[in-house]
Amino acid sequence: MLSLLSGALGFWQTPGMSAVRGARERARAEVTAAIKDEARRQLATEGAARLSLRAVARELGMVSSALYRYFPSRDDLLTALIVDAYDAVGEAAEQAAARAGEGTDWAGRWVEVAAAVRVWALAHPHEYGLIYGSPVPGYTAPGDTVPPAARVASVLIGIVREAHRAGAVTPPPLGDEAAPEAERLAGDLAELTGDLPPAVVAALVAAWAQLFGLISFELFGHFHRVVEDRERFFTHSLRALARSVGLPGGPAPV
Amino acid sequence: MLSLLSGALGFWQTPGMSAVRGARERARAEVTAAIKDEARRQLATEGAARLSLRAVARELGMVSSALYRYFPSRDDLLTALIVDAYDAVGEAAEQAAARAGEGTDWAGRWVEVAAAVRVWALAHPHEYGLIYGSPVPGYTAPGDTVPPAARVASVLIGIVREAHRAGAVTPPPLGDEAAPEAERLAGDLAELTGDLPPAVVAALVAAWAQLFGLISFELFGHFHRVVEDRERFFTHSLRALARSVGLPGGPAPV
DNA sequence: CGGAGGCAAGAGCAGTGCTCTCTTTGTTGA
DNA sequence: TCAACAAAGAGAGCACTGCTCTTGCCTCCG
Repeated sequence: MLSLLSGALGFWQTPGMSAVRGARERARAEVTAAIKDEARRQLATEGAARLSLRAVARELGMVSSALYRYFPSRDDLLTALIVDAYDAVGEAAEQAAARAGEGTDWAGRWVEVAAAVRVWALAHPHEYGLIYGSPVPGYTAPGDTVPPAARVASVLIGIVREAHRAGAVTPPPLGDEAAPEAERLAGDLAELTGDLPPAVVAALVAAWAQLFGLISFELFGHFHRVVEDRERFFTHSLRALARSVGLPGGPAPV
Repeated sequence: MLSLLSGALGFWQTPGMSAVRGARERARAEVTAAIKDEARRQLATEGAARLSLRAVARELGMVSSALYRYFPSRDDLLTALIVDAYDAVGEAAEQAAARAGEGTDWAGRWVEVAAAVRVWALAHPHEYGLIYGSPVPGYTAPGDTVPPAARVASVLIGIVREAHRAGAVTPPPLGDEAAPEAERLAGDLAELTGDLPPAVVAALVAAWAQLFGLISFELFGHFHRVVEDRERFFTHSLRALARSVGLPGGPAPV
């Protein structure tokens, strides 16, 4: 079994973890990582519903009951994978934002971040389904999924804030009906959105949901025999979405 | 068992079915309907992953193996439920469209149809998840889910076509990059979209996906502690979506 | 160095989807 | 009308699942 675990050496998912104390804790961390790795592998090939604790244990050369020393239930293992998935997609978004640099083509950067999320989703369909598909059976998202879940949104908001600071954002129209909720939204999310106008915040939240609507439709097969050039369609739709939150940018800049 | 089935009497899900021929066929139709009803009940309370053939059979007072005379596998039963769900949400949309009448407030009618879809989804969360959430395990959507799946889109498109016929649609901007795919889309969907300009068709497809992005986010809990007045937020977002496809309408008409 | 606790192993329970065989029962053609 | 046929239910059984409990080993810490 140790040979199976060797690949997971040094895989600490909680970076803030204290220094290695004993061989025991070290072994525990390695086994935990190995379980998650194998579970992720099965998740990728079989899907969440067919993820089997016994199969994971079997593959790792241990007995199924031993696995319960590390994860109290199958749902807890799934939750760990969910948190990891949120982190992975969040990191993909952050890296894309870093790659996109700091120019004034905010819409372009926005689209690039979204495209990175889409690429990650296409590469990890089952993990994507785990976090943005239907929630698993009896499961209710525990609190620890909230911070990593906000990472993608955070990146997108950051770009709009930058554009706003440069005075380049034109707030979308906001009716009297929707104004109160938009104000509330802007207030509650102030930590993320700063001084963005309520109309922009409301449009951002909608765009955030709509982004994942586009990705989900593509990934879950609803675009089958409808949209063919999906990448181009996605890029186009996201440019429109960027415009909807008030970012400047013609339909197809060079 | 017959007492359990009595409630399903006259429940023919295929209206074009030929006249009742024999007691045997009649019984078969009733049992099939009873199985689907009970399965739907369990789906609503337990979720798709916990839908159990044995439990359905138990509840109906029959032995599990007998159920295989009606549905060759669990997945087939699920598929039947999926088709029914598509039909149900499609009918909800169509009824909303009929209720909305034929005025010139196309954006208002559009929003009302979308709101009906949302209401249906909130009332049938697990059925919604079945069709717009992550696809079930090994399952690939069979061809017979396509026509019912198009009903919602059909209604939304119909409203835009009506507005277009009245000359009230201003096509959204369309970049050179996206133009070819938009042309292709408009060509392939010509049967549904008629003579709508490619830019409108592309925006429509995106709006279609984005609508379900909004509903999914609300239903799957991503708006938890983010959006509070979800109905108002939804209405506002959908009005913006209507504008994005070219329907006329200020942000908040009286 | 010896107790305590982390850990693996194994058996076992209740449940699952699905298959097979056997019997009953409605339908239908000669 | 009655026998042949086929549809349908019953029951046993297989391989699998998540999960619990008990039993020992073995490492770490005082």
